[in-house]
Amino acid sequence: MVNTSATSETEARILEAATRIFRAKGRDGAKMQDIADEAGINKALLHYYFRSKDKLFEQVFRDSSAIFFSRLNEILQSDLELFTKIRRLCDAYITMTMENPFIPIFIIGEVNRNAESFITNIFSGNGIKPEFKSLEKQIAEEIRSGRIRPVRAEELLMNILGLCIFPIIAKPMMQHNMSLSDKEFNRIMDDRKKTIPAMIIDSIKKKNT
Amino acid sequence: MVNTSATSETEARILEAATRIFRAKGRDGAKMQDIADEAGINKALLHYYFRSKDKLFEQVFRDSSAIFFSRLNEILQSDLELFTKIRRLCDAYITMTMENPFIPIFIIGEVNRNAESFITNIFSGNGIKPEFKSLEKQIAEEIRSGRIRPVRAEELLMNILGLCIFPIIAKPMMQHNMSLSDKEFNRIMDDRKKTIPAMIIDSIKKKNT
DNA sequence: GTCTATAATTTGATAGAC
DNA sequence: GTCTATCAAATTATAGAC
Repeated sequence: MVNTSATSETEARILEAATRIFRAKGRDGAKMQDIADEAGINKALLHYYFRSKDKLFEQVFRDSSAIFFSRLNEILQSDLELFTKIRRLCDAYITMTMENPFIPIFIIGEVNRNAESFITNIFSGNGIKPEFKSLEKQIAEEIRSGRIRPVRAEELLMNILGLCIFPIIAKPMMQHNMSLSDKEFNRIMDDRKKTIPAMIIDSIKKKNT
Repeated sequence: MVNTSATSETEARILEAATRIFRAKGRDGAKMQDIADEAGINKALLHYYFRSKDKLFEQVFRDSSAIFFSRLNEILQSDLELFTKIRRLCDAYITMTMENPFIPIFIIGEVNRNAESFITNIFSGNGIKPEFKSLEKQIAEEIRSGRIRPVRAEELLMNILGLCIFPIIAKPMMQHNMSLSDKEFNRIMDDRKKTIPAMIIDSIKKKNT
């Protein structure tokens, strides 16, 4: 489930437990004892495998980021036709975030808490940074061909991410404010897999013939 | 700046300091000593004015939420024409979030960490809950008059909030991934005060004559 | 490798002088 | 009201047996 390049079975168990606890409680809220309990071992072993809480956290954070961005990169770098790519991105992001809402919440919170070091040390790692040069190029071609109106790749991605991810990470507020049951919320998000790409595509498509 | 109904000058200083520290580091990351230092006093005084860290946090959280939602309510409940209301909401949210990005980050993080109790105890308080019944009614009328296509008020609000707020709370990632300077990022967000409402209005306006 | 026991540190909270 | 000094509890980290 969770990405682990762990060698031993115990190490993998620890990483999975730590991931769940850190995602749920954040870096400071998570206690080593919680993680040990979740993994079914004792605290001493945590320190045996990972030197400190900081090291363990860094590993979990790096893995979580990698999962989240690698799927995005896969689609971004594919040679799908632009509109299809947009539909795939929306579907993938809604599905991924619904299944694991803590990942973006966690990343946003921690990155904002420690912007300089995290961004530099962790995101600059291997392949985590979304490569969206190919999307820029693709968009430039579609603009030249006259199929879509001039639009920045940055804006397009901001729109996709905001529309797909935000309602899910703000779900408790959304549900409370709008009096939505879990079932209703899920249905709305499922609808959005279609309505969001439709809205985005419509906003960039050339209207006149 | 920060909302305080504090009676004494010191109490106000503490609340402002606590707000800054809690917003920056979260509930668990913030230490009472940090807050005391920020306020230029000592820990004992914190306990003299507020019984415990929990009480202090609750006060700060409640105030932060109130600031953020009261402005939304103001616009939501106004009798502005629908499209104008949408433009105002987008402008207000981008401006507010740019000035104080920690508020939504903070709210999202803490609410998700403690959904049941916070939602119930704090949001159910006084006037914090966005009253969007009036928006629902307004939309229903516009649909009946045939000016816009059938659309759910929930979706409209999700779109506005996601498009306006998400890029800002994910700013460090956005800037890193898209290689944007502060100046470029600010210019893009300023543009979005116009492009977002245009996109949203276009998506709900009846196309045929 | 895994455990128990314990050290070392951090931190929320209080006592008591001024 | 504000401070210094200190306690008590929680929590990270390590020592050492098996």
